[in-house]
Parts: sequence; structure tokens; C-alpha cells
Amino acid sequence: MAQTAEARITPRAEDYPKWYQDVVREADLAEPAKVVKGCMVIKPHGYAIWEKIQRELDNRFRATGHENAYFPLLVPQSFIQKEAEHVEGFAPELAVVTHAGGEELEEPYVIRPTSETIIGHFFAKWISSYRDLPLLLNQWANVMRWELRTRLFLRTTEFLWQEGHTAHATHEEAMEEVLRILHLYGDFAEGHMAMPVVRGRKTASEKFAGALESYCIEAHMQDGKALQAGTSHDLGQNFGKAFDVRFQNEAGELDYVWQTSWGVSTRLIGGLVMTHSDDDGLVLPPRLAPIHCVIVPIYRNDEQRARVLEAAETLRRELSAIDLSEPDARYRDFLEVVIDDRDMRPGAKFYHWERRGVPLRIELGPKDLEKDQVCTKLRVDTPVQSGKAFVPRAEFVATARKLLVDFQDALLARAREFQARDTVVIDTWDDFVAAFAGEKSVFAWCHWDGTPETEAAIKEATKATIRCIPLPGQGPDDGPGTCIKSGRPSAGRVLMAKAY
RNA sequence: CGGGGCGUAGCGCAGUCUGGUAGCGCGUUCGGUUCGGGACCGAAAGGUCGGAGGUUCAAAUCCUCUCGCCCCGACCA
Repeated sequence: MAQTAEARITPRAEDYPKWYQDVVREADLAEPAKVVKGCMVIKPHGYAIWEKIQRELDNRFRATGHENAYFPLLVPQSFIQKEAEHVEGFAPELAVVTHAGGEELEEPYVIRPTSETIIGHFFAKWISSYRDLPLLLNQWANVMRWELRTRLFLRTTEFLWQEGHTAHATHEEAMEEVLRILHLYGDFAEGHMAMPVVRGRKTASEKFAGALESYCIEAHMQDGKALQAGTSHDLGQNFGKAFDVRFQNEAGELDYVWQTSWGVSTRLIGGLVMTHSDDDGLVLPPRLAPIHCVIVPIYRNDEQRARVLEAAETLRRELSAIDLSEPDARYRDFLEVVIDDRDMRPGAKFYHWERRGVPLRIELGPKDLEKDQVCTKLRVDTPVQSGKAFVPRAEFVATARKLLVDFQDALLARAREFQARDTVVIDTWDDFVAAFAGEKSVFAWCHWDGTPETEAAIKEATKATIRCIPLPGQGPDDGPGTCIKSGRPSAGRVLMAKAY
């Protein structure tokens, strides 16, 4: 393929982190804000992807009985300090507002790093009886964590997310909620983002500060590293006790509520990039693509141009009536089709839209009009279609939805192959060290003795961490064994990898 | 926050060692020819050289401080 000075995407094999930045920039997703340290500007194309993520997740949250609400950005500093482990976990990364209205505040506010505490405060006001439960809320918000090292989408000082907060009468109900959401996230990641994930539970050292247990979905990136793509926490009664969220149960006794919290963030977009994209730029699965299809008109003169553009507009209108949404969605997802009639050569347009990840391209020229056909090409070659295809026009319009849905599925299958290629079962320490030598990383299923000491020793030696203890069906499930590091007994294999 | 690298036109970079008119490629604008995988010709616009202070007749270049970005590490969605 011809490479010119315009093609500035560093190949993955050459420099993976550079490649990631190049893809984000060339796809026009975001850029560092620079004037505000560690923050980013999410540009229209990137924000449009976030909006599609929001729309689908919101749909799923509502379908499972949750309601949206909004709580203040600023949290009294004393709130953060009420839960011992929580304050310890978040204190280093808080931004604090000490002055306002020209005066020093009596009590400083922290800019929320997450909202458990302030929501705990209001839960205490709102909940008094088991009849008030379960309380199932979600908020779409921005949060701020003063990170020492930032990367576009993957870790920024300010980021966008949703945080679900629920209160339940029993631990069993809370646990059902935690796992319901975990699977909602997993299904969303795989079904909508075509990003395969491993569902599991965090070790004590990796769990959320203040939670009893944290559950997570871990996604595989093309460099073999893992990305925590979503978390769902069993908060137990920790915040209930800290904020005195009590209710009278059916027996008339006073008890603390059982809470959960869960979230995914704009980090998902980083995961999307590193799951699918290639050396030519961004690759978007159709269900998250702000633009599904670009029509590139081909012509040699004004007369042809007029005819081709007219045909392109007719085609665009027909395609725009196609609804990509799933049967149970509460919104419609009509195809977004763009005609690129800029005064550029077609080849330049092809590269332009490929860098931006548009799933489907149609070339429409005089020959196609003559033969009543269209020339189609998918963003990446898959068994669905490889290279260009020439399809009778009517047949194409009739099957365009299926083409995109099949392409979506093919991207998931392809991502699963990437993951499978990087997934290994390792039983000896030497093999383990070799698998993580230098910058290398894989998804390694290994036995671990269950102690934080061994976990820390493994991390110290290799930089690999325990990403999760898999839920049933998520790992090899081949029974007990001996710890790869200590040689002591292990109940089952855990997922180890370097992480973002 | 420690170690390393880097800030010069929208993007990518040269120029810095050895101080002396701020350059190149791509992109952008205008005109024309082109158009099925990154076109070509002609004309043009565009830069307080990240910022502040200093040394000097003279600073992108030397010195001090500072801000930001990237990579590695520790901390983390």
C-alpha cells in the first residue's frame, strides 16, 4: 500500500504506545488539553462514540429497573473521610476546592473522584423502610482523579462515566445486583463493542477502596495487556454504616442497607481502539460507529459528476432508512451515511475514512450506474467480505443491514482470535517469567496460592498482576493445582497479565 | 512523584553543539487541469521558536527558573 507523508500511523510492531496515540489523533477522537494538565478534549468523532455507548447502556440500565439521577460535583471533605478504607484509597488523588466567592471555605470540598459518599448521605435521608428498597440509581457524570500518569481515554485526570448506586435489604439481593450488572457489562462489551472480556472477581489488593468484593470485566488488548473495562462492587454495609443508612425490615428490626456500585468510563473508547484497530487506523464495529457508511462518488467530468451524485443521494436516502438497532432496544439506530463529494481524488478519500474507522465504504461510478450495481468494501477483510465486492444495487440495499451485523460479528470473532492467540496456560515459574520478559504480556492462566504476599512477589518480579479470579466458565476450570510462584496449593487458575 | 526524551506554521520535522534575515515536507486558501487506492501546475496565506527572567551589540540557539506532552517506574476506571 502506498505510504505518503500523510500516512503517519506508526505500525503496532514498531511502537505500540505511539501507534495508539497516532490512531486516536488520526481518527480525530481526542487530543490532550495541555492547558489543563492530564485532561483531554474529546472531539466530535470521539464524543459521538461515547454518546452511542451511553445510549445503549442507558437503555440496558432502564431495562433492568434503574433510574437516572444527578448528585453534586463537589463533596464535603468530611464525607470522604467517613469510610476508613475509602479515604485511604482516594486521598492521594483528590482535587480540593478551598476557596470560593473570594473567601476561604469553612470546610473544603473535594471534586468527586466517585460518588459513594455523597450518595450515601442522601440514601440515609431517603431510606427508612424495606418498602423503600431496592433503590436503584445511576448517574452519568464527570469525575476527577489526580493521576500521576495519563493517557488519552485510558487514564485522564477528568473522565466521563456512569456510576450506578443501589441499596438493598439483604446481602443476597445486593449480590444479585452486582452480578446482574457485571453480566450486563460483559454482554454490552461483547455484543455491542465486539470486545471480548473475561468476567471475574478482583483480589483483595485490586478491589475498590471500601468494597467487600469487586467484580470486573477484563478486556484483551492487541499487545497482550489487559484493560479493566468495567467494575461492579459489593459494598456490603460499609457505606451504610459510615453514613447511617438504616431501614426497618419486615420483622420491624433496624438494619443497615446493603449497597452496590458499578461503573464504566470513557476508558471503554481506549479499549475499543486497542481491540480492533490496525496499522491503517481506527476500526469501529458498526453498532458504535457514528458514521456507518461513506459513499465515494467516482466521475471524470461534470456530466458524470451530476449523474453519480444524484444516484448517490438516492442510495443514501434508502440506506438511511435501515435500522441497525436490536429488537429489544428502546431507540432506533438508523444508518448514518455520508456522501464524500469533496474535490479530492478517490484514493485520498478512502484513506481518510479508513483512518476514522468507518465500517462500510461504497464506491459509486459511471460503470456502476450502467450495471445497476455498487462497489462495496468493509473496513477490514473478514470472512464476511474480503477486498471489494460488486453487488447488484437492489440486492445490496436489501442485505446492507445483514452485511453490517455480520461484520460486527466478524470483528468479535477476530478479536476473540487475537485473544486466544495471546492466551496461555502456564505451570512453571520459568515459563511465566519468559512470557512477561521485557515489554511482553499475555493472558496467562496460572495457579496462585491466594495470598497477597505471593501476589506482590509475582508483580515485583514480572510486572504482571492478577487481573481477576474468573467466574465459572470464564477460565480453564481445570480444578486445583500448585501455585506457580510458591508451590503451595491453589484452588484454581487466575488470570494474570500486565495491565493498563 | 523519581528516571529518560521532547516542545520551532494545522501535522511531521530540520536548524540548537559552533549566537548573526526562521526553513523543509505534508496540509490550508485561490485559479486551472484531474478523479475506480494517498494527483499535478501556478499563485498565496500562515510562526510572540511552550512561558518568564538573565547573559550579549545580537538568543530558536548560551544560563536559570517554570509549564506541558511522551516513554519507563511507583499510584490508579
